[in-house]
Amino acid sequence: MAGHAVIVADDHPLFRSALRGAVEQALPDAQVTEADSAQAVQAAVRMVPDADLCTLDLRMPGAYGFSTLAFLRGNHPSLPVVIVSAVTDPSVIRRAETLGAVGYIPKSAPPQVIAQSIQRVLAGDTAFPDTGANPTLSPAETADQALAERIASLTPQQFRVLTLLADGLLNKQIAYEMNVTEATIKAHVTAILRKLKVSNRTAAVIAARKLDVDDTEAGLDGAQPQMTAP
DNA sequence: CTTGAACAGCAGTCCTACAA
DNA sequence: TTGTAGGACTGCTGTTCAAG
Repeated sequence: MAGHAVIVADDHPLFRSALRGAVEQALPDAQVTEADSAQAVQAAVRMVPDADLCTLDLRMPGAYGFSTLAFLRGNHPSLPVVIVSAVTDPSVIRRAETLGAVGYIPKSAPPQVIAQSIQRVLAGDTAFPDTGANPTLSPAETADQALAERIASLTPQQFRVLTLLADGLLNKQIAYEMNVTEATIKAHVTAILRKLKVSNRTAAVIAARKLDVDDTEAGLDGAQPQMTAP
């Protein structure tokens, strides 16, 4: 069997390198592709269309929380995505699970645990820290899912426009960033508004940011879920 | 799906004229 | 001098349609 292909997405070079090490520990034959932004993730997925796994940081340039996860679920449904984040709030972990991630690894987890989680996911299992039983979805989680489905329906170009829109860029600036004309951006924005079921760009930005993760949710204090080795 | 062009509507800015 | 109303202009946004 050929080696595994893994996409490691994290904007922090040091942690990306550590994560790469953990992946190579779990899969010595792995071919690792690194990405440091939401845009780079898109490029990586295009470059390695048959990747076996993607580890995804929630906070990267061009990414608003779970928006990249939602996009990947919609455009690359066969690619398993494991969220790797400093945020350890149980509600965030549950959101990741609800939105289609196959695993969630706190950055505080030791390399062996990260490696074991990766192996579990590649074996077809899931790898989430124990957050306690909570079988029913809250209304907020149901709304999250509906929003994620809409974002998942966006094309790659539309998703890119949405992320730049969320950064506060004007159509002209987005056009410059993407190397197309302003008219093209307008057409994309119209399509985005239609798919997200909103009436203007401000509402679209608000919608995109609903999938963001609040910094205060980073579990630096209080009870943290325990990542247990199988 | 992506891109571009044409068009209409809206909001903000600038300038001018006029009254208090 | 100051404040305000009105018009022209400009920039931005959003829609629609057509072509590749």
